Amino acid sequence: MTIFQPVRGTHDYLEADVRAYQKIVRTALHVAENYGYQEIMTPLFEQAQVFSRSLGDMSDVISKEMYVFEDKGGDLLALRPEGTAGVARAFVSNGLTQSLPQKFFYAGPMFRYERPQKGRQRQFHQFGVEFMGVFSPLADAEAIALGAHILKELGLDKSITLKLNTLGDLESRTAYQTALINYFKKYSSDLSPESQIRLEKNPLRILDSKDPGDQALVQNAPDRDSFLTSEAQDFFANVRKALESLNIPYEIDPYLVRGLDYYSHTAFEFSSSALGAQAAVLGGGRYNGLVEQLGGPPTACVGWGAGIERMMLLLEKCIPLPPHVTIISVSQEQELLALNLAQQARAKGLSVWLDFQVSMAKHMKKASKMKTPFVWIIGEEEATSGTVTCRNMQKGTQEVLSIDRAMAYVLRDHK
RNA sequence: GCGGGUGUAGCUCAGUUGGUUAGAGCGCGAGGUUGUGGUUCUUGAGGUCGCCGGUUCGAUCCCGGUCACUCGCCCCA
Repeated sequence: MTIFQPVRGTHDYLEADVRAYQKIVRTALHVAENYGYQEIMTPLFEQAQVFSRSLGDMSDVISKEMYVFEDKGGDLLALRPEGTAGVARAFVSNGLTQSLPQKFFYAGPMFRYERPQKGRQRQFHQFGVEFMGVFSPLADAEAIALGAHILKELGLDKSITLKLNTLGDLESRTAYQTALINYFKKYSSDLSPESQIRLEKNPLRILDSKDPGDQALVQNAPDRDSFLTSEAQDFFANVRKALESLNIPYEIDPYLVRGLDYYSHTAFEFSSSALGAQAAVLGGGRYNGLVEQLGGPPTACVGWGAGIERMMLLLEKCIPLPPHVTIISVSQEQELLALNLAQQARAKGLSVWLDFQVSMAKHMKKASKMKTPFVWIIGEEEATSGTVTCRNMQKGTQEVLSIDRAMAYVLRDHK
């Protein structure tokens, strides 16, 4: 028989992985709810156009990395490569544009056909938020504060820094882009091959090139600030002021650029030095044009997405909670009794481990390995007298107790 | 999509300058007198040395390809 391997870039998540995953998503949802966000679930696949129209045909995510397929009805569909486009589509489809503002939280798998690496998979998981319908620098600041809050709640804030930039409004951005093209065209033969392509596709991207030759040219490139309209400058200044009043530390990175077309104004990224090349953990910005691209009214939005696997790499191992009590029956005759007793205890809110193995020593071994604090042993004598032998595993002591007293004994220890 | 590294037991890794039965630690199973774990002792199971092909009398080891992981580029969370 052939033994199948998982598809390249996909992984099975075993117990410790799932615990870490759930801890991250639950924490994120809990904090987001405190900020008024509601969870939304959108399909894992959409019309391919939902993504190509919103992210831009030229972006690598669309042109190279998207899983696109034709379904049996002949529709061109795509597995979602990110979360924002689907949420924005749902926002329009469901007529929510009539009741603004809206705050959405989402979490789930995303798919990108990329070469796998540490912190990069073909099926990976993100959670994110979208704050739709408000054009205020305070909304940007609140969204960033939410991201920082979640990272802090997970204990990840020490290894992570926040980088901030503005792309300006559309007017600023186009003017700046033109200036960059004019500047870099003069040196196009000195640019790295990648950046020569960027000059055509996305000139802003040359700014964060890692090539030393490119970086030297970037030093003397036109300055972003002089192309910002006064509105864009004010907006950014107010984002910064709000962050400062919230005591959220950040550093300005004029070369921080977002790859997806829908961004304008604020761009930000929380990144960790502990992750190698895939340093970005949580990133996003403002995207005032996207909803319109998807057929809705012009709607101001800000949001971000976060890579769950990258957080899992930073999170220390999550230890499972042991059950409160393990019940062991001495022989098969007491097993049914043990099952009923377990149900009684569970009804009182205790977690109970029960397995149906043959040897008692094996049961004990399992109990001590799980670090169960208490074991109840039921043999013939206990069964007839309605008692259990209650063993305290840490102390190594045990006594025969009535079922009620044994229950109370364990409950007292846990409350 | 491009370049470098790695691939031996469930896990972490030794090893063979190409030669007969491939090792350790952890983990797992059994036992140390029939109702008691965490320590210890004894013992057992488990590997087509990633896969396919080539060179060779002979390959886990050399060569080629392939797959996976990993590091960097690209891109991005």
